[in-house]
Amino acid sequence: MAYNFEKVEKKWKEKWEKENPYKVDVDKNKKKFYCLEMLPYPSGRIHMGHVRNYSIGDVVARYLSMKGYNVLHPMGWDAFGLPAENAAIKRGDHPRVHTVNHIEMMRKQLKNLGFSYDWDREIATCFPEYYKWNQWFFLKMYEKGLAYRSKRSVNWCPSCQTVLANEQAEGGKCWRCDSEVEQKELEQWFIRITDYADRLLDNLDKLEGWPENVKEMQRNWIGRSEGSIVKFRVKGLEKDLEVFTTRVDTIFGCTFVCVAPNHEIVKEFVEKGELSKEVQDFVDKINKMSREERLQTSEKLGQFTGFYAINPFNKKEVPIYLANFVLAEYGTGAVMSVPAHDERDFEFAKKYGLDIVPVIAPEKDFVYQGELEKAYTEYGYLINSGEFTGLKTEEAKVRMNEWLEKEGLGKAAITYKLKDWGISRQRYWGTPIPIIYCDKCGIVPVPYEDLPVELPDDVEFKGEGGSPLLTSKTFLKTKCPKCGGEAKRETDTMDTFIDSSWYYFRYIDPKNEKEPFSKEKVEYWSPVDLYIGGIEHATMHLIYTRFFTMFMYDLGLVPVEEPVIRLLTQGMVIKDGRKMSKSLGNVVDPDEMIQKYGADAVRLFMLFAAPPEKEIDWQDQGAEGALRFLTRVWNFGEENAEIIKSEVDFDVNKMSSKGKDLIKKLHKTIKKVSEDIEVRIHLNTAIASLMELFNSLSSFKPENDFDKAAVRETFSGLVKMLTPFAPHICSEMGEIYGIDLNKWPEFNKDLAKDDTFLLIVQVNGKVKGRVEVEVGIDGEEAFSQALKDVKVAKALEGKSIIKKVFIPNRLLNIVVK
RNA sequence: GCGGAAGUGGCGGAAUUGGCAGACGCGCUAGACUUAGGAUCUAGUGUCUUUCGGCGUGGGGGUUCGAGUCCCCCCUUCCGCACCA
Repeated sequence: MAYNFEKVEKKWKEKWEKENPYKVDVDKNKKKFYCLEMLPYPSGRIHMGHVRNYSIGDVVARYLSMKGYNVLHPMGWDAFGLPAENAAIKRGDHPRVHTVNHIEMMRKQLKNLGFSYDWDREIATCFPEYYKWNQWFFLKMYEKGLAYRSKRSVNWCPSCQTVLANEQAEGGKCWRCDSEVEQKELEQWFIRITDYADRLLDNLDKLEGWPENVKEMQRNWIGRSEGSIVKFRVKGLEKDLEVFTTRVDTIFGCTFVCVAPNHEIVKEFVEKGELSKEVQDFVDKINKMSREERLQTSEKLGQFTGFYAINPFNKKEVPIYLANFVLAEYGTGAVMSVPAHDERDFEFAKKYGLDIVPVIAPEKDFVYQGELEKAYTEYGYLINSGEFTGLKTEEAKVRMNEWLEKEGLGKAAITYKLKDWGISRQRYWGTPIPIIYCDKCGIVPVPYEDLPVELPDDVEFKGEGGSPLLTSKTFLKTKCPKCGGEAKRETDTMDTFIDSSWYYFRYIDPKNEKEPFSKEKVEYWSPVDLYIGGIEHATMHLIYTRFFTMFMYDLGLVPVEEPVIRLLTQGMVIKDGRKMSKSLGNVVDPDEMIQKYGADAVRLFMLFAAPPEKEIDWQDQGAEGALRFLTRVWNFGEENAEIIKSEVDFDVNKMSSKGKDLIKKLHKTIKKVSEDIEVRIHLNTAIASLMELFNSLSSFKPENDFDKAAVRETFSGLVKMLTPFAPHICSEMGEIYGIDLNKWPEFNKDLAKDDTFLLIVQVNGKVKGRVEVEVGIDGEEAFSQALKDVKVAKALEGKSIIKKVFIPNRLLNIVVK
């Protein structure tokens, strides 16, 4: 009977649905392995990227459980987020109903692919049983002083009277009404992740199982920079302007100071200055540009403020400029400009006719002649620098920092690009921040015993007038937990990155009502041994999640500081050389592929086409090829059923030499496939070796009765090894031929051993012949064997041998003249 | 500009430690079976050359008995960061 993938896959899908055979529990007698894949957002449909991500994880999980590990392999839903709320605004569905429907559809799709999840552990972050613990962690952070309120500007639509997410404000226009988006300052909640910046950075060196590019991206993101903060007195304002610099050694060459147009002090320049109008116009001009526009403008734009600052080192008065290239959010938002030794300052000075004073020289007695043609940015020796003249850059920095500290005019300082994590979202579909505002008591955290603060249902989704939570009669008004008086709830909800920062700990104990997870279970299962997901999460998610784990570690909740031992970032699935997108019309639908080729073939090709880290250009023909391979294995079983089921003793010594070779190939393949899955996670080469093994098997003809055992063993080994890749067809064959798929075939070193090998014979480094010789022969013997090869003999004719290079069990190179 | 990764047949890719370049698959060619083939099976498939034999892993140089692999220079592509003081 021809292989009918539809029927076979349906049968096993139903069986697994009924039995949940991948259910696991703590078992201290077994070695654990935690295999985790990034949880999907319930968009309603899975895409090929999910198929790839989860197929990789499934192979590793199934392989290791066959190897006897206790494998935790869970799945869940990153279920909060903006799209559900947008749908509510557009179509009036409640986000919960919308999300739950989507989850239903996608769960079905995942089950169609036959992934070995323990579905009893499924979580969805949008249910109070889960987000209660987000609130719990928030309160813990608040207690530790890690959560605080501060102002930050948000995108604001003046017509809808509401806050917009960046993706709702693309191109500076409101997504609903097309109005011009404004920036507005709002009080919001922040998490002091910068307290952990050094730890997040330093630990990266310990993450040996993480790809270098991800670690490098995180280093850039954290952006640690060592330097100095220097106070410049502002004349006429009776206050200090702090600048951050990494080159304090150049400070004697500072000829002006630049501040960001949105720096706090600018207000005072406008109020008290003579150039108010010019300054205000410049600020307006810069503010009109979006952040992207600002960053793309490479032209230096500046405006003199009319004010002067005093350089604390040489007491020189230098003009203060507003400059478009100075960012308020980095360092102190103000810089000392040394045009002689900084390219940007040089360009700026040239444009606005400011002084250029060199203070660093490449050599000790170097004298600058004439005008500088470009900035000298290298380290060197200080010149024209008062008491510091003659010092080298490195030493000058140290001494000048000491001087600053002594004089109270500054200090050595470290800045980061990493900013505190703003978690407030003015949205409904997220975790309510558990805070109450009382007129008498101020900010009061919701007591732990009152958690969860649940999302109310009596809300309206209008898309205007602020968060839908403001429209709820039951939510907003409450009693102050401290004084019992009238109070209001916080209506901001949390960034969804909070949800995904600790979810893998919740999988460990998903139904716990008393605590986020039990300590005992976490001690057994954590950390995550393998985490698989897209590179797009290299910074945000993977930094937040590392931070959360450190925080939980500090609270004594988890035994590890770092959550993930090994990280695998899989490549994208593209089509026709381009990213799949609706507008290009090149989207490949997983369901359609499964219908055409079956889940097993889709999975197999997905893993075969390229190593996991690389991109895959999806080809239907490739899936067809995978199905062809599976069908050939199936047909081989049917054609050789009698041999496969025969009970001949397994005795290699009685097999024909070809039979022995087949067994040898089997054991070499076991070793190769095991290593490819476990060590390298190069599943494409694992599959290639399985295909090779099958090619050997299908061309083998038993020469005696004992050879039948070779066929039987090889076939059952092949089916076992293929199971993690194509579980449906293998389960069916396992049942038909009585193959135990719960066990990975055991590698036998003796059976894999060669007694002869193919000696490569080179003459002057070029391959001239190949001779089959016994393993372990020495160089002289190899040489005499090599001479038997006609081509080799010919190549040596009339030449004198200079030397012979012999690599045991591999190669002989004869060097001649 | 800075940092990272990569460049191998018509295509996806393999070569894990410096030792047979092109495993495995797709595609293609020929043949078999067939009423038929976009099914299946068999054989072939880097390139030049009639053969012998050359040449060949982006280009150029080097180290070595031997280089896809190591070193230097250059080119190209992709990714990340990017006026970060």
